[in-house]
Amino acid sequence: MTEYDPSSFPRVAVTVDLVVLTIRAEQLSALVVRRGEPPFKGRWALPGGFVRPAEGLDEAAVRELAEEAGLAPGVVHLEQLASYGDPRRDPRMRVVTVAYLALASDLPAPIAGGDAAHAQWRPVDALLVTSGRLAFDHAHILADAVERARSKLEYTAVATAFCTEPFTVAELRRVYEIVWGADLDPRNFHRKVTKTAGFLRPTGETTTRDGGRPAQLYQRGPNAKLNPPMLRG
Amino acid sequence: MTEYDPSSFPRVAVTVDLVVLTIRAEQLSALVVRRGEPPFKGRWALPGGFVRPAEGLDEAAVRELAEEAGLAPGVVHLEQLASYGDPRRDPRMRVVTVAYLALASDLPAPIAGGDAAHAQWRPVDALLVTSGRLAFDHAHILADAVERARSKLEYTAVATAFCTEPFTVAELRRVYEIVWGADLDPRNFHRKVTKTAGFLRPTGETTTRDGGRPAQLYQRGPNAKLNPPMLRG
DNA sequence: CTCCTTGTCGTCGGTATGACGATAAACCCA
DNA sequence: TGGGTTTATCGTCATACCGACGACAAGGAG
Repeated sequence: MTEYDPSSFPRVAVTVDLVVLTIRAEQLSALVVRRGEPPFKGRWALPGGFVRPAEGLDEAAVRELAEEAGLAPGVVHLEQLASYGDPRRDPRMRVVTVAYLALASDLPAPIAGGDAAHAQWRPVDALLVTSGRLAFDHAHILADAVERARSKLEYTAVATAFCTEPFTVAELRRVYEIVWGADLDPRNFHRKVTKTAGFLRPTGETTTRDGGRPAQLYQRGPNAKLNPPMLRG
Repeated sequence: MTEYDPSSFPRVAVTVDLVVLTIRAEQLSALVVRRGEPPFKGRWALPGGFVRPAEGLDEAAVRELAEEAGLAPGVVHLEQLASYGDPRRDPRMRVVTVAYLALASDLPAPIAGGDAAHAQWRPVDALLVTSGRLAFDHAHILADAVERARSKLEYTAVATAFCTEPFTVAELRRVYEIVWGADLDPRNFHRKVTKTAGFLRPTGETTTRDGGRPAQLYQRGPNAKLNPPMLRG
C-alpha cells in the first residue's frame, strides 16, 4: 500500500467504553448508565466517552473510570479488552471504540460521579439476555468481557481484584464460583491457593465474619501469573 | 459523563497495523515494509493503512493482508491484538491504530502485492534490538505480538497455522522450538500432540523429506483449544 | 454440653509430565 | 549386502498435580 497523508483521510470518532465488573449480592455485576439522549435513549449502556485530543487510550479509560464510577486507579484492575469498529455500530457517524475491562471489589465505592438513577450495578446475566437490551453493540462487548474475565481467572491471580483486603480463602473461592458459575471443592481450592507461591500473602490475622471456625486473612501476593492454572470442573 | 454529539468532537485517524509472523530459515520472522515518505522515511514499519469509511476493523485487516502480503484470508490465522493510541505516536496528527496478529505458513506466499524491496520478511530478533529501529511505536506492537504468539502456543493449537499442510510432528515441534526459543523432547512432544484429541488429523500418508524413518503426515484437527496446555520447559 | 458451621490438614487413586531407554524404518556408503 | 546414520515412534518409571472425600479444629447458638 502506498503512503497517505493522515490528515487528508476520512476521520472517525474514537471512544473508550468500560466494562466494570464486581460481585454484588452473590452475582457478577456490571456498571451501566442510562442513556438520556438518542440514539437508544432510555436504554442501558456501558459507561464511556470520547478520547480527548491530548490523551492516551489508557489515560482516557482511567479518567472515565473516575468520572463515571468514582473509582480511583490502583484500587481496580484495568486492562484493555478489544476494539470494536463496525461501520454501523453508531447510527450517527463512524465511531470506533476501545473497550476496557475493569475488575473492582464491591464495598468501597457505591458509585460517586453521578446520581443513583444514572449509573447502576446490574447482574450480567440480566444484561445479556435479549430482554435487557443494551445500547449499541454493548451486549457483544460485555459478553467478550465476561469471557475474558472467566479465562483470566484460570491462569492469573486477578480474582483477588474482586476482594476487599484483607480477605479469606472462602471469599476468594466464592469469587471463582460466582464468575465461573460452578461449585469448587473447598479443600482442594484451599490447597491450591495456599500452596501456589506468591498468590496470597498471609496477614497473620483471623476473622469469624462468616461464622464457624476463624479463617486466616490474606492480602494479594506478588505473583500475577498462576502456573499451573486453576482448573474449572 | 453527559452526552456529546460525536460529530462535534475532535476526530482522529484510525488505522490497522499488521504483525504477520511466519517461520523462515529456522527463524521467527515478521513482514515489514520500507517507508517511502516521512516521517521515518527509509525505516522499516509494519504493514498497515487507514480504515475506510464503510469498512469494519476486521475487514480492513483482511484487506491489508491481501494488499500488502498477498495473503488470502483462510490460509492464515488472523486475530485482533490490541489498540495503540498515544497522542504522540504519529508526529503528523492523532492516529489510533488497531493492531492485528497474523500467523502464516511460509512456502505458498513469497509476497505478492509489492516489489521485493518494498516488503520483506525479517527475523523478529533483529527487528526488536534497538539497532533495527522500527518506525513509530511498531517495535512495541511487535513485541506485544510476539508475546501473544508465544503464549497462544501454550493453550491453543494455532501453531499449526505456521505449518503448510500436510506436515509432520517434527515440523510442528520445530515451530514450538523456534517461537519459544527452547528445545523440546521429541518423544514427549510426540506423545502430547498425538494423544490430545482434535489437535491433529492423520492423513495416512507418510514422508521422508527430513531423512530418517518415514513420518506420518497430519492436517490441523478440529480442536482449537489445548487442554491441558502445552508446557514450556 | 451438644450441635452446627466453617476452616484446614491428610489420604488415595488417576492422569499428565519430564527424563530417558529401546525399537522401527528409511537413507548413505563402502 | 550390510553396517552406520538419521529420524520417528513406542514404552517405562518416578514425580507432580488434581479430584474425591474423610477427619479434625475452632468458633457460635441453643
